[in-house]
Amino acid sequence: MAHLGSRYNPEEVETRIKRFWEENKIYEKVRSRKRDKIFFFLDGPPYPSSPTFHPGTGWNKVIKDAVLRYYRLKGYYVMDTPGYDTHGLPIEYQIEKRLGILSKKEIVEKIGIDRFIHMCKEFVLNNVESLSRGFKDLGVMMDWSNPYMTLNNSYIEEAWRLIKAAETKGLLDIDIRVLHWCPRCETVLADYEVTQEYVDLEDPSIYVKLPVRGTRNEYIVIWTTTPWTLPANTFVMARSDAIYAKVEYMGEILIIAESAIERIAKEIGMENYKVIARIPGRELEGLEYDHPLEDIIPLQKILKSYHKIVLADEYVSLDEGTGFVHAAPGHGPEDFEVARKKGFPVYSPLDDSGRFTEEAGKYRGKGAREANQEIIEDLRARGALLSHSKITHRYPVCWRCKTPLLLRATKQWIIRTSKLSSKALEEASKAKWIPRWGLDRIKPLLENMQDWVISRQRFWGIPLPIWICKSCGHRIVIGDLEELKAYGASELPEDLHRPWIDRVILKCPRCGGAAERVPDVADVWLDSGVAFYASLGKGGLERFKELGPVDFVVEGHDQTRGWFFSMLRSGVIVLGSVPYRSVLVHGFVLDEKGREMHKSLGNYVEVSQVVNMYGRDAFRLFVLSNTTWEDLKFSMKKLDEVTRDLNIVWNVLLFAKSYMEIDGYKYSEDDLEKLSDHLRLEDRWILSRLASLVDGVTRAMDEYRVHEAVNMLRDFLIEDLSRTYLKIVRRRVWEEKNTPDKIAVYATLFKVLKTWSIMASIAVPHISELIYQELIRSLYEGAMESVNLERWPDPLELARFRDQELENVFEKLREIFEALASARMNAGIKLRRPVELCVIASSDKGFLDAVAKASNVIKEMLNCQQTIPMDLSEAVGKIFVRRAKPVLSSIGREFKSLAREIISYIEARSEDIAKDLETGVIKIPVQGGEVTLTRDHVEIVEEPLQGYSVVKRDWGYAAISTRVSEELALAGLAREIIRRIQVMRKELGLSLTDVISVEIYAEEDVARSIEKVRDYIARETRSASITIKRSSGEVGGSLVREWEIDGEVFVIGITPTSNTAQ
RNA sequence: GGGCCCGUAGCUCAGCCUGGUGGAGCACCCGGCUGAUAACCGGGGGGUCGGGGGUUCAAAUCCCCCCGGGCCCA
Repeated sequence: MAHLGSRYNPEEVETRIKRFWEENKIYEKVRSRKRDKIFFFLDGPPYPSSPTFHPGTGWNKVIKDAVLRYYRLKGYYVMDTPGYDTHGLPIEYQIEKRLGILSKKEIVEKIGIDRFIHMCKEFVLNNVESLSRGFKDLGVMMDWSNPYMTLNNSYIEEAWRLIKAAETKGLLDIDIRVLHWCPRCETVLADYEVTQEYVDLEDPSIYVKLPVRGTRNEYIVIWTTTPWTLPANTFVMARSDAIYAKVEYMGEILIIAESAIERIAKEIGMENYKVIARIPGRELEGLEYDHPLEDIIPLQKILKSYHKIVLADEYVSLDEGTGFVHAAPGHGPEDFEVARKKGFPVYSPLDDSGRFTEEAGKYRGKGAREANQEIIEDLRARGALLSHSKITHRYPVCWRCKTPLLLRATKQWIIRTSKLSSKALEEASKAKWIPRWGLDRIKPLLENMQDWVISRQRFWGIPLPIWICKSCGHRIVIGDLEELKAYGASELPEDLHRPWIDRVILKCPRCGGAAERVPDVADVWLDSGVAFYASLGKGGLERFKELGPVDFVVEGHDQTRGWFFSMLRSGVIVLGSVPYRSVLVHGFVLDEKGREMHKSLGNYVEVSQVVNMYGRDAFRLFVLSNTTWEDLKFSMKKLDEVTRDLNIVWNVLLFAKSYMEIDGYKYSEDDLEKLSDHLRLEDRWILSRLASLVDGVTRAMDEYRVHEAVNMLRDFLIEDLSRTYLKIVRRRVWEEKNTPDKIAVYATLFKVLKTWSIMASIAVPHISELIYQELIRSLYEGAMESVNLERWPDPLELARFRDQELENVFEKLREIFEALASARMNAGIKLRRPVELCVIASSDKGFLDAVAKASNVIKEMLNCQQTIPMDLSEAVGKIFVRRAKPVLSSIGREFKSLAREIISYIEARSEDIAKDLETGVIKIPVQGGEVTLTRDHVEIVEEPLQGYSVVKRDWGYAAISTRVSEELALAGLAREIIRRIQVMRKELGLSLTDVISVEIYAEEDVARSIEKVRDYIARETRSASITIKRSSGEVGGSLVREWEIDGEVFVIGITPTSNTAQ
């Protein structure tokens, strides 16, 4: 591999690593390994309606990738076939737009179904290819060359088996259903397709008078916003438990619910009315009326005998309308249900394009909504219109073409899943839902599981495998191609889509007649719903029975009632059981303000843009860090932070690699064993932390708490390894000789990075592979070819490093460092200046113990010569004194004229008083008498003794000595100079091993000091010689610079003398 | 209208399951470090833990109600 650059450049690293994976066929090698355990993962297939994917889909795939990588490393054969959900209206619509087509008829007549299907397919396949490329680019390791697609013949065939299974179990049926219908797409839409799209629409709001049969001027009043449903009016619904009133108004008698009178009067401006009678709802049952438009609507002649009031309490609200509901069974699900119960007929005088049929008489050929105005006028002309106004309300529109929908009764194919409700509920509870509320969310849907309307009147979908005999009406449901042949299909089409499959004529086994396929295609939820077995190819159901259930699925929380539900439903139909074991849900990617990301809102961020700016690992780490099941707010700032962290990873690698390579270090498995006597406290600590990390990450991943695992990995590297461990050991590796002490650091660091890079490869595979290649593989013969071929670290194997007590010591140590650094800061002594003593005074044994154990580390980190742990009781008088400070207000108030004397007494004996007051009260002599002082009268203050800087913490005190001996001053000076020379070496671009010669000028007395530390400076800066010059002008070198240290001027010149790179 | 989720520092979020002195990063101010270095570290200020009630010796955490946002469904 090429050498590392000097800076973390994600693009460079990632493309290089990708090339490495490609060229060395790493994925193929991963797959071809012998494995005896299988991890059955199922990809929730995205919808390829665009060549690029939403960041949320990126997140989705990255979570999957992390889990799959984990199981591969754990030694499983991982089923990693990606999938695509390729059928359906949105794709048809895209093609229609492209072709400039406005209706279904045009597809059949102008384009031809075959050409249309070819175009859908081509469109999908292009997008699939582009999407796969994008996913792969993110480092998502799946079998991209071989995705499962719902458009494949084998997939279609497997999907047929579900319908066959429904038929076999007696669940398949054809029935009239009142469903939302798109008059433009000319197809039925399922409920869930409707709930997504509501818009504010303006509609008429009319009150209509229905003359009570056999009366001259009595009317039932109904209210509606859909005048177009009036031609199919069949009956009127009322509430048995409501009171209705006869209201006299303008010489007519109107019947409406009593409680609605005022509201309606106000709304339509009805004044001077009189209630002349009250009638309980139940007494209205059977009251007949005449349809005001019966003269112009032929259908009404048929319906005349049904025009009466029907009691239907559950469907009549008293909060809106009149307390009567006009019922058109062909245009309302509730109306339909009541009509069914009563045995009333169901009529929808609308054709597929939403136009009135012959049955609607004068409205024939008019679009339903377009006829509204004319209907209103006709009502008015007949004196049946009580009031007419406009209303703006939420109205459902087609989710792809935005055409307002109509409710229409049609015959549809259904699977009677309502019968499977309790089974589905029971089965859902058997899966593991992460988080648990996933189950709570799907439950209500299962408790009331509706029949499944599986037919759609479209083209681009799985054709329903149902053939009907033209002569005897016998129904043949086909489960696979063999069966198709068995029923006499002479020739099988190459492609099972429409229109080719439509041409297959079967022979009726009952009468020998010709059977034709029903023209419908399947609801797309059938496609993805059978993915658990259909994704396995031909014979998938049998294979699934061996392999299943699916171990793991993960999708966005919208899929709880989407894919998770549809798979469960299909599972229960086909197998009688839930098809998956563990279900993880993830959130949505929102924009920075928390709104949904949409191209139309202009807040959309392309993943490729993120990749260009920050890189793939950064994107991955960013999304994976977010709590998986919560929504993620996209944030450039967060990406900056993530990138900073990756930069630290890169720095750690650079550090380790540079030093280990300089020293020619090679790792072998038993290094840590052999060096165990040389492992220092910090080495043992980081190894213990590593063991804890492996344990924690493994547990988290086993429970699919991916973000926890990822954040643990991140914290470990940043906090423990980089900020703590490397900081402590830095000086140990500066040692030139290959001492066991230094090798111990290498062995430790190597072990840590090897283990970490393997684990981190599930989240940030590129930089992990970089570490693996650049460090692990280049310095260790036992390394694998790629980190992807490694094994997940075994928590048990690392358990020997676990030392909880030591980890506790380091926890304390962090606080100690912080406190001592603070003491330094207060005294204004910078870290470069050594101090003589670091004192920790505490009554907490843990702290004293930490100081005792980590004395060397503290000395190193805090640059002090000696550390002293001290029991708190000893500290008074050693590092600080406690003094009693008189509280003037309380003393003054209580002792008045004696105050002055008391105050001077306290001040004179402040230390003694502070001590004495610890245990109670004291009496002091004053003006021949005695007064009693308590804690109220004094404030106890701690004063550092001369020569100390002390800080207080809740566990005790930290102090540093501030006396500067000549020796300390010299050591400080040396480090100041060393620092400057190092900066200059760097400026000249010298390598670590280059040797230089140095010339220095300083004031005479300072110069004398430098002489004393000359050797030390030379050693630390790889200087062959250090010459002191008498004037600044004499200083020469490749680089000469003037410096100021503590107000003194220095001139330093350095010259490289040789290159002694080892 | 119902189910579920979320609400913690100016911003983004941990902590909540399993109650025990409220945390991190960013931003701001101050300081430090330096052969991992176009980096990095530390300190400081900054909080009615959405509001209210309850359980408890003790509530960000458990329970109830309300408010705001989201998802799904009516």
